Amino acid sequence: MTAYWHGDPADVSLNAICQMAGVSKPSLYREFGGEDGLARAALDTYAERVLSDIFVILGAGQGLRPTLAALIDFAASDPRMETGCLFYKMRAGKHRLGPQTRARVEEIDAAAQTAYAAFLRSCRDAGEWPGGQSVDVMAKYLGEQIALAITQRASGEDPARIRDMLEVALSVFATP
Amino acid sequence: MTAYWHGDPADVSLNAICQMAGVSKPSLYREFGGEDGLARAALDTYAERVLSDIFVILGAGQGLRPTLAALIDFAASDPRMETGCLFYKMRAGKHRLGPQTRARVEEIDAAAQTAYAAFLRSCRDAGEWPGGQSVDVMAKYLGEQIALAITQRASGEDPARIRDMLEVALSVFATP
DNA sequence: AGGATAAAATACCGTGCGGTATAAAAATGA
DNA sequence: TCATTTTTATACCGCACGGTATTTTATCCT
Repeated sequence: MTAYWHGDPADVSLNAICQMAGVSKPSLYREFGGEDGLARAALDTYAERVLSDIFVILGAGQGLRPTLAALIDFAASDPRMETGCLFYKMRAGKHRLGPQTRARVEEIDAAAQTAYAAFLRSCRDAGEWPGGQSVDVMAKYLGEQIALAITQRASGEDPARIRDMLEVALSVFATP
Repeated sequence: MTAYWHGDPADVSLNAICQMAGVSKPSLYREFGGEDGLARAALDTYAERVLSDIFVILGAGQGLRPTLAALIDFAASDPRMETGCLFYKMRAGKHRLGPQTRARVEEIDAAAQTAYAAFLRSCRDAGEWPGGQSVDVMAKYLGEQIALAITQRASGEDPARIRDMLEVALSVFATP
């Protein structure tokens, strides 16, 4: 998971992974069934250990401003996002993934979209957000802005600048 | 250029290009010197034929709203962007490029940043935009939103939805 | 202790890559 | 017209990949 996460999933070979992990290739093969199974397992672990934080933030019911602030903190300042997000990296190169991993990516993507939409819907119902655009469009917008910020961190952009841009992007949710 | 543009530059082999172009590999090699030279030449041609449109839009001096509208049209509706943008695709996989191509990507990136900043500066000086954030941050923000929209088109997203999101993103420039 | 068994490491296979040497074909000059 | 030169096409090289067969090592169980 760390190898795929820290580097580019498409550029990390099974040979390299075996060497890093101190494991023989047949062992890896019997455990995961091949590259697709390994990538899928890595993504599963990543979703459980890292992505869950985002779902927790969205579902905490803390209201619009604090939730957005927490999302901005996570994307722009969490040290774990210094090298980007494994999920977004895999999603960006979806066509290179095996069937299991691709299916999992799409599953997570749909779940994230649902969570963002549920969060926005609850804010609109609480009167914290006027909802100029449709909830679905704004949910996708919000998710893509987070993805953009984290992807920029992987490319070594200045975190302060990333935070500035993300705050601009999410200022459209501010109720004057 | 079309092969790199339509597909993923990292997934198009020289063999495939030779077959598509009806050209032998040694001929391609004597003409371009190798994969790096070919990619660089493709990017040069792309910049001249396609990216120039963006610089024209930015430099036309049409004012804030019409220029943003033209950028939105280009990113969300221009049929040439249906399969994404070769420049953004190369930039996303910069670490896989050869030295010449990578240098050209960085050169174009810097030029684009400069053009966006000059455009915003002229709008601020004309009083069309209050300029809450620094021009440099907003120039990068603007460029990344365009990049995001075009990248989403390459992944088959609904163009109408992309336009909606891009309009939301650029609404931060609107003067009430 | 020692033979059956399970696990691990090594060596290997086919494939496609970027890149090049060699052979065939076409163009040139007198 | 025919030898020389230049261009084109074919065949090939080394390499690294994902994946597997074979051999070596370690673990049981009595």
